[in-house]
Amino acid sequence: MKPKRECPWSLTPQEAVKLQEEWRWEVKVEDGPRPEDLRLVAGCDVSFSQARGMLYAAVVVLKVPGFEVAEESTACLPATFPYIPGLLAFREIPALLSALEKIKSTPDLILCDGQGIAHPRGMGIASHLGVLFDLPTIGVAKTCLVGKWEAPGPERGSFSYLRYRGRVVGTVLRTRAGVKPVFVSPGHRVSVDLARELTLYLTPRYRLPEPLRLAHLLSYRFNRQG
DNA sequence: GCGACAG
DNA sequence: ATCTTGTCGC
Repeated sequence: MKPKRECPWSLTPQEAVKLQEEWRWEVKVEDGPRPEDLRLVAGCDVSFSQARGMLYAAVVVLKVPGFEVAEESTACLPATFPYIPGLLAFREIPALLSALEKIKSTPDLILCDGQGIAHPRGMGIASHLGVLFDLPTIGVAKTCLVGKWEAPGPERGSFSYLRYRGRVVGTVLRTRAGVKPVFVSPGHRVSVDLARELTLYLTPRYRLPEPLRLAHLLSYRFNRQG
C-alpha cells in the first residue's frame, strides 16, 4: 500500500500539534462498510524495546469472514519522537508506514491500537492513518485518553457512549464477558455506531479484535527476535 | 495552579 | 510500551 498523501514526520511536538489542528478537518465521520461488505481487514500494532530504542511495527491482513491470514508484514525503526499523550501518531506511524508499504492488497478497513477521534484534537493515530490512506479506520484502545463514560453492562456487546466536550466521540464496548471493555472510536470514514458494530463483529473470542490481537502477537515476537 | 494523560 | 515468573482459574 502507498499513502494517498504525504506527511512530514521530523517535527517538534509544537509543530505536530499544529499539524493535527489542520488535519482534523480532513477526518470524515460517516457511514462506511457494513460487516457483511468486508473482505479484507488489517490490524496494526507497534511494540517498543527500551534496551534497543527500537520500534517494531506489525501489520496483519485477515480475510473476512473466517479470519484466515491473507498477508503479514513487519518493520523495525529507531524510536525518534518521544511518547507524548496526544502525539502517539508521530512516534509510531513512521514504523507502521514501513510495514504497510510491504502490503500488496488494499484492505477494506484498518484497525489501530489507540484512539481515533476520541482525542484532544480529534486526531488520534487511527484518524491520522485514515487520512493518510483515505481508507476506513477504527481506533481500538485498551484505556481511555479523553472523555467521560459509564461502565457498560457485563455481557458481550454491551456498551456506553464516550463523551468529550459535549460530543459523542466513541463507545466503551464489552467485547467479552468478564473482561475490561475497550474504547472504540471512529478513525476515518466510519460512524461511532458503525465502528462499534464492526469492532464487535471482528472480535469473535478474545478481548481484542482478531486483526489487532494477531498484529500485537506478531510485533511482540518480532521485538523479541523470535 | 492541579490533575489527567492512547502506546 | 517495557522491565519480568509463576500462578490461579475457566
